[in-house]
Formats: sequence, C-alpha cells, structure tokens
Amino acid sequence: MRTEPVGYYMLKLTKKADYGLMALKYLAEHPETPAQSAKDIADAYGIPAQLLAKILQRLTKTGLLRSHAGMNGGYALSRDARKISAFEVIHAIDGPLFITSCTKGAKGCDLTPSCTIKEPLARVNETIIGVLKSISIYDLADQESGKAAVVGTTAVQRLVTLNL
Amino acid sequence: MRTEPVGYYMLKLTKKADYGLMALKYLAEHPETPAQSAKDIADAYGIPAQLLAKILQRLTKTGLLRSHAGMNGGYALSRDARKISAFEVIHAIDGPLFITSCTKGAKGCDLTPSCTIKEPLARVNETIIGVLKSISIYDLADQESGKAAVVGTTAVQRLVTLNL
DNA sequence: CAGTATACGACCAAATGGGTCCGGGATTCA
DNA sequence: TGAATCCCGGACCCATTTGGTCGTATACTG
Repeated sequence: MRTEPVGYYMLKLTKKADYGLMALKYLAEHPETPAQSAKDIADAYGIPAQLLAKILQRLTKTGLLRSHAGMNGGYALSRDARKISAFEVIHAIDGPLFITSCTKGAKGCDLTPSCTIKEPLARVNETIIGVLKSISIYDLADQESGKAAVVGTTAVQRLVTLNL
Repeated sequence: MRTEPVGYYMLKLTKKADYGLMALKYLAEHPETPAQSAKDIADAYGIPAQLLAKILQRLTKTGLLRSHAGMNGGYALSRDARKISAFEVIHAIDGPLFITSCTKGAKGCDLTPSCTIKEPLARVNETIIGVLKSISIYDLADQESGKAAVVGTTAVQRLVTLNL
C-alpha cells in the first residue's frame, strides 16, 4: 500500500542476495580495517542489521567470509575481492539458481513430464551463470572511488557465448 | 510435503511463463491446424486448463496470439514462430524483468538509497534480456522432431556481450 | 437454439521472502 | 572474573506473490 507496484519483477534476485553483494562490496572498499561488524555494514546501507547478520553468517559458512567474534570483531573477505564472483555470493545466499521451475537436475521433473522447453532454457541458465561468474566483487566495488569514469575508460568487456 | 524442496531456486521464471512457452512451442509444432484450444494444449502437457487459458488470454492481449471462439476455435500464433522471442512471452506474462530488487527505472530506489551495486547488475540484466530476446519459439520447438540431432549439427551459436 | 470456446473478474490456499526475537557462545579488555 | 562486544542460529511472524479454481458473460459455429 505504501509502495505502489512500480512494475512486476521477474527473474530478479532476492533482496538478501542484494544485501550480500552490497556487504561484500563494502568490505572490498575497506581493506584497511581488519574486520567490519554486521551492524556497521548494515548501518552504512540502512538495511536491517539482524537480517544482514544472518546473511553474513551464511556467507561465512560457505567460506566467502571470515568471521571473528568479540570486540573489534566482525567479518572480512576470505580472499581477494577479485577472486570472489557475484555468482558465488548469490549461490551461497539463494541456493542454486535455475531459470525453469523444474530443471532436470537431481531427480528430474516431478510433474509435467513433457516439458521439453527445459533443455534450451537450461542453456540460457548456464549463460547467465557464466555472466555472473565473470563478475567479481572487485568489479562492483571500485568504479565509485573513481566516480568520474563515465566514458568507456575502464569498461571491461565480457563475452558470453550461448549455443542452442 | 509431497514435493520435497529439491533445491532453492532463484532467478527462476514463474510456472506461468513456463506454461506460456510450452504452449507457444506446442503451437509452433502444429502449424497445420488452424487453431488449438486451451484445453487441448493443457491436456497435452498435463497442466491445469483454466490456468493455461488465462495465460493464453494474456498472450492474446499482448498480440502474440490470435484467438478464435466457437467450435474448432482456439489459439494460433499471430506471426512466424521464428519472430516470437522467449523474452516477449516472458515479458507478457510476468511483466518487465529486472535482476535487482530495486532498479532505478521509473522513480528510482525507494529504500536503500546507497545501493550502488545496481548499475553493474543492471548490465547483467540487460545481458539476460538480450539472450532471451535472441531465442525464438522456433528454437524451442523443432529440435525434437529431428530428435537425433545430438552432435552439434544444428547448434546455433549466439554471442552476447556484457560490458561493465 | 445448442454446443463449444474464449474472456475475465472474484476468490482461495500454499509457498516464499523479508524481517524480528531471543537465547546461546566466543573473544577481548578492564 | 566479569562486563562489553560480537558472532551463531533456531523459532517465529507477517505481507506479498503464485498457482490454481469457480462462475458467469460473451462470441462463434452448425
């Protein structure tokens, strides 16, 4: 009621994944400090602290972050920001992502046995994953410090192939 | 309870969109018949008829299908299957698709004013849209009639660029 | 007119997602 | 040792979205 439905979203990633990416980006932008608490990061972006806490916990469990309890504790990237892909983050938070509601992974299609669209769309899915894998936290981070880089100066070009 | 959570999905398209794609594929595979009723298509795939009916109705309203009431009525593609992209179908059913929960389209970000990840991810979004646009209903359809084309015989190669 | 099919709005139940609460454990520092 | 921070993680809640049904009106065919 407060936010009128600007548009119907689809294929969107969850807010949690968004938050996770934002947090990692934040960490990548503050390499000096040994660790940042969940609350600090949450406050920096104005997102609910407890929610972010749990997201960071999951990222820690999957090995993307290092946590440290106690005073001056918090979270830190477990590796170079250049070596953490957006895909890893999203995958850690939202789980495996598939385009089609029923992908023939694991045990195949429970219902709708005759849905043959899957195979082509699975390719699309892999393409998306490829794109997401090619983007690192570092890519998300910098470009703001050198904020004026508007023209295609540091424009990184990625190429993705999709074959049906 | 009946279908254990095989995995957590994300970035997935809705079942309705799936159904829509399946239906169009079905129509593309039956070019002889002037029209197929919603029920026929639904039965062919074992999906709820009334639900599919509404999906087809929406696809009709957006101009992808032609409908015809009365006996031997039903739906038919309004143009060549080669000229209908998967994107159009998904867009018609699920609405505009964006990756980030808040894209700065329309009126910008309501909450989280400092979410800077958006711009890079918006590019990813456009990439996905590009991929989806490059896939036609025809692409989804055939490959089954000539079922044996396993080796890369008719492999269509698409190229997608993504620049951050 | 009878039968078939679309058109469409109202309604519903289950799943999902965002978010909170709370009772633990670590760790550091005084 | 004990207080202040901070991470850990399960239980719970609520709003929205989805998938799906029902019923009725309308259009077309024969």
